[in-house]
Amino acid sequence: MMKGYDVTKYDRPSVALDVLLFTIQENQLQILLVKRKEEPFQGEWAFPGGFVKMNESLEVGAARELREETGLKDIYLEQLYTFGNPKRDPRTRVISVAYLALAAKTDWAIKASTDASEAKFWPVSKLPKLAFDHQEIFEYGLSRLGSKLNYTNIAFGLLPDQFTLTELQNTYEIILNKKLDKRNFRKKILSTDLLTSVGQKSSLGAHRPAELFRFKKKEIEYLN
Amino acid sequence: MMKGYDVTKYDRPSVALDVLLFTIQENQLQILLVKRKEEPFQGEWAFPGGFVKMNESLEVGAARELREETGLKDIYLEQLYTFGNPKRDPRTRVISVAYLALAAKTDWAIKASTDASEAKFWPVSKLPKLAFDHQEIFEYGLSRLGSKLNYTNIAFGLLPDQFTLTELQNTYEIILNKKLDKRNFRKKILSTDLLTSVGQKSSLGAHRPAELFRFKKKEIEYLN
DNA sequence: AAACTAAGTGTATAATAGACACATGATGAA
DNA sequence: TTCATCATGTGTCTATTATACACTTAGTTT
Repeated sequence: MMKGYDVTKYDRPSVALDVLLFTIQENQLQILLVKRKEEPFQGEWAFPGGFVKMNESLEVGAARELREETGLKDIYLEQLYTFGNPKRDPRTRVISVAYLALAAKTDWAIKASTDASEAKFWPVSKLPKLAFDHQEIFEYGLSRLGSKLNYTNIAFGLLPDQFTLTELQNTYEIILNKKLDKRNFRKKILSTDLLTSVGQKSSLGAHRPAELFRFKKKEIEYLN
Repeated sequence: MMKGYDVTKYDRPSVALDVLLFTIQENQLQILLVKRKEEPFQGEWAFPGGFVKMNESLEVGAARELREETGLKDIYLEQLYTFGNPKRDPRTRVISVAYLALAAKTDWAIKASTDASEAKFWPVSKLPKLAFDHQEIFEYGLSRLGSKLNYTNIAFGLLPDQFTLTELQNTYEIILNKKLDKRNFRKKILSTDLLTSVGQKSSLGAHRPAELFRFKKKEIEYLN
């Protein structure tokens, strides 16, 4: 590769970063979209993102874009896929490296109000028409999230520090879009050794309080 | 994203494509490397690749690079990951989209001789020092290949059109780097419904001839 | 004290994974 | 033609994992 070309001599594409920030609110899986102020696709919804800077890595750039857009930091980010269809941006050649990000509801509460007309969460079941090829990117991201639930601890990114097993099960049910058996779910999740118990939780209704758990590690781990 | 910037105003990184072409030869997993003729890393070994053209998609570009380097076409290609550390190329900012490619030994026989001093297959267990961050890219690709064996039909990319179950098992053993039980392997692979029988094979030694099989589909399929 | 509600718990069955050894059918040599 | 050779091809038993399924518990509220 790169047999001594002067790399500056050739046309170069632009490289963008797009971030798919998923969260769970109101018992629904939601994703952050921003309304575009400019052409192309003015007035349409798109993922937050922007161009990569010359001196930052892709992951740092994705984190920066997300922070600029939402104020969120220290959240889970992973590279999803790179979309490079030459016509995906009508202006010029733009290659987009998409990132998957996850936030707990409580993280987001900090910022949810400030910029509401420009950026908001949308339930994934009711998305508006998306700009560029973002519909395709969305579908890829949703599918990745669903499969990673099954063989990693990725759910830690969507839950607060402490949570009940029922809340964890709800997270799985919402993303996988199907009901799970309570006893089997508990047996399986506890057998993974990903969780550790903390104390008791009361409030939250006229019923028996639930035990609180926490993920032992908040970095991604693969089962088996 | 892209709030009406004039995208041509900003510095842009270069975007390269690198292709990890795996094959099996002499009972070993091998990977294609080319010797660099120019700086940087002159004389060192690297993956075949080059810069993406303005009017081709990433996958088409990766296929083109591979064809230019080896003459191979119509082989399995999948995007692996995008490597974007700002210092990964000492000349300038180069973001590399890495692709995983697989070829059967017979495919390669066509070309193996022509350019031998510049491009050759290396057993993955005995790689030379690699240029750029290609060691890291290699490790990522090898790991991806191993895990995809377990939940897809990706082995079709490494085998000729027809093959025996023993040859298929050898492929798995070489990549996973462990022995598998013959009866269990056959039971499992036949239960997937990925294969179909064709006829009988003789030759190849003084022993009972083996049944030949073929993958029903030569596009990637996921189990379950 | 009684009604309400989500939390919490066990067992039986089915499906899957893993360990393990010998007969078969060609080839080739005597 | 017979016999030795050698990779092919095959079945069962056991352990593990996945799935289906219903009642008691411990707080809160009235």
